[in-house]
Amino acid sequence: MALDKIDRKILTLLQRDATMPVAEIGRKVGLSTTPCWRRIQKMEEDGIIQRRVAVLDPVKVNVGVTVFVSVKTNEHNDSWMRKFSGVIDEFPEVVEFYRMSGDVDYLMRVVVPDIGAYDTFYKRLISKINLTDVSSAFAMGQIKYTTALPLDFAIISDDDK
Amino acid sequence: MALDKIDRKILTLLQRDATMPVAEIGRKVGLSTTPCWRRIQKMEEDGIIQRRVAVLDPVKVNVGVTVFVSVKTNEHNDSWMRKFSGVIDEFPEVVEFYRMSGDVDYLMRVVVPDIGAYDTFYKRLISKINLTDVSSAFAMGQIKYTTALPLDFAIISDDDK
DNA sequence: AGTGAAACTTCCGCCGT
DNA sequence: ACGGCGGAAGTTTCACT
Repeated sequence: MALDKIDRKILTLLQRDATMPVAEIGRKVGLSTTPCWRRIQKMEEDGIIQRRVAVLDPVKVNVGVTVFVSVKTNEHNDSWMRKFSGVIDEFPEVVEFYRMSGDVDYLMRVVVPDIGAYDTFYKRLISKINLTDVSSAFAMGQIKYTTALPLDFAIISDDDK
Repeated sequence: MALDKIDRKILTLLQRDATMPVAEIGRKVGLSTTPCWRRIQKMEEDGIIQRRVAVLDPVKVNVGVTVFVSVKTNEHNDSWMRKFSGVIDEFPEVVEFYRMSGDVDYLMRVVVPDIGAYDTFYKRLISKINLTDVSSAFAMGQIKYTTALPLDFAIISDDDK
């Protein structure tokens, strides 16, 4: 699963624009079409490339407001977590969900059109599962958002300087 | 910029899998290739579809740890924000960055391999810009992450039931 | 592992409804 | 706006170095 310099270049390009033809990617990384195609294929099989998706403009689809919701709970067992997780899966407004260390137990990012819609979401959420301590923090604006992960930390194959 | 039922179906499919051929999308939404292709084209021109990207597995590219970094500041002017924003842009580890309301002024999501790498990031960050009050919260696990935005709130065209 | 080209699939503009 | 057709372009396999 080690990636060499060329693999990382390919991934950098695909993280920016997944519509780029394999031939052009090959040209940019100094490879002809076939080996470049095989590398991409392999990274898909290995699950390094999970999927290719369309990224939409949040404002234009009317979910310009992000709310971070922190949850504290007394239920620290695995089955409760799974139940919670199942409930969250039913809410497409929740786009990210993390189990945290520290004083907050769970953190989620919720996208909605406005404060009113958030209130509706909140009521629907607490009706589905009992949550003791919930606090919401509203984002006034998204300054940076990228799906591109940094590749500087990826395991580098030995024979690659 | 109003979207009808078919447009929303198309977007749902493309948010899941952007490699799906236009002919197949058309079939699924009850349209032939050409009009379906034209709708997608239009939504790209309108900027509703921003881009198509490859989504990578964070663990497999060695950035399995997410840290949420909260920043409070005394500098509440626009030029300072722009400077901060410029600094953040230089850090690929910061994948999301929000201006917040409430007691925290800024919130960012940072992805790194481990705590040690976060410490390195943190030192590099504070060396670039003076930050008074910074606090970090570590995620123990990502339970849900999707790039797909909910389309239930999108503006619906009048002649669409 | 790399190249080149052939076979197949998909895209995308043109024209008609 | 929707649909069909056809050339252009991209993808994927194959034979060879």
